[in-house]
Amino acid sequence: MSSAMPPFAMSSVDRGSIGDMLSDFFRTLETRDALGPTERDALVGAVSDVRVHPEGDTLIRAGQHAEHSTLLLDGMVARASYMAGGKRQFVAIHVPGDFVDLHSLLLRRLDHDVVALSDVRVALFPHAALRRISEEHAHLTRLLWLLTVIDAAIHREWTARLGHSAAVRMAKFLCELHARLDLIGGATPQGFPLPLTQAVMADIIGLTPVHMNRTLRNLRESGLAVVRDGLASIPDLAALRRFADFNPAYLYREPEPR
Amino acid sequence: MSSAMPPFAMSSVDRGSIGDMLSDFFRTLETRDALGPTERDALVGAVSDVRVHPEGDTLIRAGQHAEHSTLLLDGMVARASYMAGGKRQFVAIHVPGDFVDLHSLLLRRLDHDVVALSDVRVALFPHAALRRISEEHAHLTRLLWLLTVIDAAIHREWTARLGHSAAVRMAKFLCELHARLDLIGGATPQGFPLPLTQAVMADIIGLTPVHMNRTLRNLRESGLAVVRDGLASIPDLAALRRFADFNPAYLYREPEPR
DNA sequence: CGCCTTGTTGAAAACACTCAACTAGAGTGG
DNA sequence: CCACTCTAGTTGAGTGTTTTCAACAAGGCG
Repeated sequence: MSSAMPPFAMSSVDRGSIGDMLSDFFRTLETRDALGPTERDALVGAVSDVRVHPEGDTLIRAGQHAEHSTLLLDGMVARASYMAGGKRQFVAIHVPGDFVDLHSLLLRRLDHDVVALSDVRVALFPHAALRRISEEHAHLTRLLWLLTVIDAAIHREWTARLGHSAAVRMAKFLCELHARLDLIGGATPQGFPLPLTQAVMADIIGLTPVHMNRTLRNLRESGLAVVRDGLASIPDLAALRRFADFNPAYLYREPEPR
Repeated sequence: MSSAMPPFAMSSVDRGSIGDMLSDFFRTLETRDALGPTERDALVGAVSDVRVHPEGDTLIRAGQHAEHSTLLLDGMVARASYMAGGKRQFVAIHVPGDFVDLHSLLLRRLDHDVVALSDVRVALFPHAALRRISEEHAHLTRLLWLLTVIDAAIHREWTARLGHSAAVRMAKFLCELHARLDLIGGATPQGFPLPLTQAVMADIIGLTPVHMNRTLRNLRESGLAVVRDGLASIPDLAALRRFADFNPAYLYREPEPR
């Protein structure tokens, strides 16, 4: 998984195991609505490639014409917007089971980069295959559409975070990531892995690295959360959520007919 | 259009004029892809009601079960998120031709309020009718899907705005609104109507009203924009865009096959 | 070992917020 | 007609948060 290693294309013998690889994705979908076996097969059949990328790789560049959408299987990726002056702001962060750029099916070119925050493994869905799904599977299409509008709901929450202090913003982020990881079994009530540098977290929250450091100390000293050594420890989740005024409703984690 | 007047339900004789009322909406769609006559008819046929609301009305409340989606015909509405302490943050603002809550078709209940920033007229699309479109018109469904992902792209831009000074944030907002109004013929290179109080603009940008006032004075004195009496005057649009580092690519205003 | 990245802390400056006061105009009722 | 009230906008002064600039410690890795 070194930086020099080229993206690895799936061999045909792996086809049978794609369903396993998509388990987090299926869980993400079924959290929102039931998935039929035909729909499951259609999704498995739409995967063209599985690839790995090392931490730091830019998987997709803003403005590039997109021919496929990317599902995250393992690791973390972020979507990055670069401003005049080279400053970077992350506009989204993704965990396994998330479609990173399903919206590129409609947009054709993205308004942001996609970068690997850790070593990652992704599955590629060619737009031709997704368009076929949109022609033949109306309900599944609505489920995919749903994923993009939940993505937008998370964007809204990030926008609304703007009005709060650094500590509350960071607490909100920890609560959100905890809830999203919990959905795929990646968190316990006591915490979750968070293999990000303070500089990266600063670009997520919209702070300078220096102030992110002070904010983390602040959270640590108030006993709300300890972020250290690639781990977020949460002594009292309810207390953290109270402090962050966190309401997970915007993640739409309940099944409804769509 | 008084506050006491109940929402006005369309009489059947108005049916023929719905196509006219949707002209801004059709323009919004056709900016992104060609629309067939069958698709146009399907959209016209999906409208159940036309209603008016006075300024200040809350059209939709967060958490309410939604039975229809709302298209803005005239006026301006915003989507509002309320925080602990009663502080309000707008997470989106809409101009005629925008679907305000197309995403409620998938989400079923919204994570934000929708409030009228002026007297408004809206068209209602029952979810049953939209779901029928999603079963029978795959291409039109992708166009509607596209509208929601452009909405998300605007959310991302608002999130990325976070890292800038108050003056740049406001300048970015003015550039965006200018570009969006221009699409439906609602702006000239010299400016556009902006019937919002400074308090409302403060809730959009994420500032206190006092600081919004100073920021507007700042923009005025640097000759970049004069916001006054419900009007945004822009002496030199290119200069404002340079100052704001504004790139309208995220609005996806070019037609592409979808 | 030297070099790089990451994390940490201090001090000063910049930015935005709060509190407070005051103006101007629209609308109301005596 | 005028006083009253309300909202919107404006300005000043003081406070608090976040940034900037700078320096340094700890650890990984060539």
